[in-house]
Formats: sequence, structure tokens, C-alpha cells
Amino acid sequence: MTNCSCDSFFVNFSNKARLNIMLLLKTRACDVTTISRNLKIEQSLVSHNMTKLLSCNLVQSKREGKTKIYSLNKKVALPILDIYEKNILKNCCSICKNEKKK
Amino acid sequence: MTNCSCDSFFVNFSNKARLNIMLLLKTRACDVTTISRNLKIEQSLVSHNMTKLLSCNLVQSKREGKTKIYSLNKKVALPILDIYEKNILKNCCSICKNEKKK
DNA sequence: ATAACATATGAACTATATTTCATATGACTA
DNA sequence: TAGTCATATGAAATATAGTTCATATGTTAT
Repeated sequence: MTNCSCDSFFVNFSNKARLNIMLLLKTRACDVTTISRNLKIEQSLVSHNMTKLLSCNLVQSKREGKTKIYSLNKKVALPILDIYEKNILKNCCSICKNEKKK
Repeated sequence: MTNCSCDSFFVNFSNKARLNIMLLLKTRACDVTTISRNLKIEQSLVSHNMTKLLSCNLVQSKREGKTKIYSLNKKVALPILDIYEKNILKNCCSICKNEKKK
């Protein structure tokens, strides 16, 4: 964990890759290769992104043999992911759709 | 309102200027000049930012004579601002402090 | 209609973030 | 310890976001 400024925190949610990683980790803890295969994100990019998520305390990691298992820090991440899934996903997109119809 | 993708939504919170604008609007509705003076952000930059906030339905606006009054769309913005103020601001920064001590 | 104030817009510039690739490091097994 | 698999890292390239400035547009009052 290096640095997490109070505004760098939300950057993690404004990036599709990291958002999807968190949504995946919400369902189960995963190693890097699993994340990479599931989300079709190149391995080193996953690692780079995990560093950013770690630095803002959004995930935790533990070594397990050769692999490294990442899990969601639910206390920190879930409140925002929940808002995202329950409200924004619907509101935001329906707003766009409505606007486009006009 | 133009376009608000589901991941562009959080970009609004990951930018100091827009975050501060929302925190100001949380306390009271303001016109552009007032925002600009209060937060020491150049006028045209405030306008650019208001466009982005509008496009994600985070603020509303109404003309009032020469000025345009922006107000926070509390239903959409407050849940996240509250998390920011109550948790992230403290957690995030204290985490950084603790890490730096090591 | 013109002047004065308020806000918006577009284009050029600057700064940051994302992505990729090559390669280093770490961990297990034969 | 050499080989293999898993992950991390740094630097370069690319993409996206933020900022500034000049100026256009909108609104009111004279």
C-alpha cells in the first residue's frame, strides 16, 4: 500500500477494468490469473490495477502457494458498489436513453 | 444533459474541483460566479465542470435573471458524498498516515 | 440598440491515466 | 538448482481528462 489521496479513491470506480474486478471479487476471492481470464484483461494490467485497489484499501491479498488471492475489502468497497448497482446503473443509463429519445 | 456512461459517473467524484463544487452545493444552491469565487476556480472551468455534473444528473440548474443557479441533485449525489465525508475522508487518509509511519 | 454583466463553448495546450511489452521477482516441483 | 508457473514492475506508447484563453451567447437595464 503506497498512497491513497481522498480524491484518488473514486478513480478506482471510474475505470471499467477496476470496477469489473471489484464486482467479480464481490462474488468470490480470486487470484490474478483467474481475474485476467474471466475479465479478459491482460495479466500485467490486472497487477497494475490491483496495486491501485490495494493502495486505497479496496482489496486485500494473501499469498497462497504460487498464486496470490485477492479479496474485496467489503467494508470499504461495498457501500459504493451497492449504490452503483442499485441506483446508478439504472438511473444513469435510463437518463441517457431518455435524453437520446428527445 | 448529453451523455453519462455508467463509469463516467464516478469520474465526477474523482476530481477535486467537481467534488468541492458538490460539497458547496450540498450546503446551498449557487450561481456560477459564486462557485467560482468561493472555490477559486476560473469561471469557464466551473462552466465546463457544471456540464459534466449535469450530464450525470448530479446537479440541476435554473435560470434566474442573468445568473444560472445550480443545485445539488441530492437523491443521486448525497449517498456518495455522505460515504465520502463519513468514511473515506477519515479511513483513506488515516490509512495513508499509518502506512507512512511504518 | 447598446452597454454591462453572467455564463457557455471550442480549440489548443498541458497533465494524468491507461495500456502494452519485455523482463524481473517469487514460489513450487522434479 | 534448473525449470515452470504466477505475479509484479518499469518504461514507452497511447488515450483521456483537466485547464486556459479568447470569444460567443444569453439576459437585463439604460
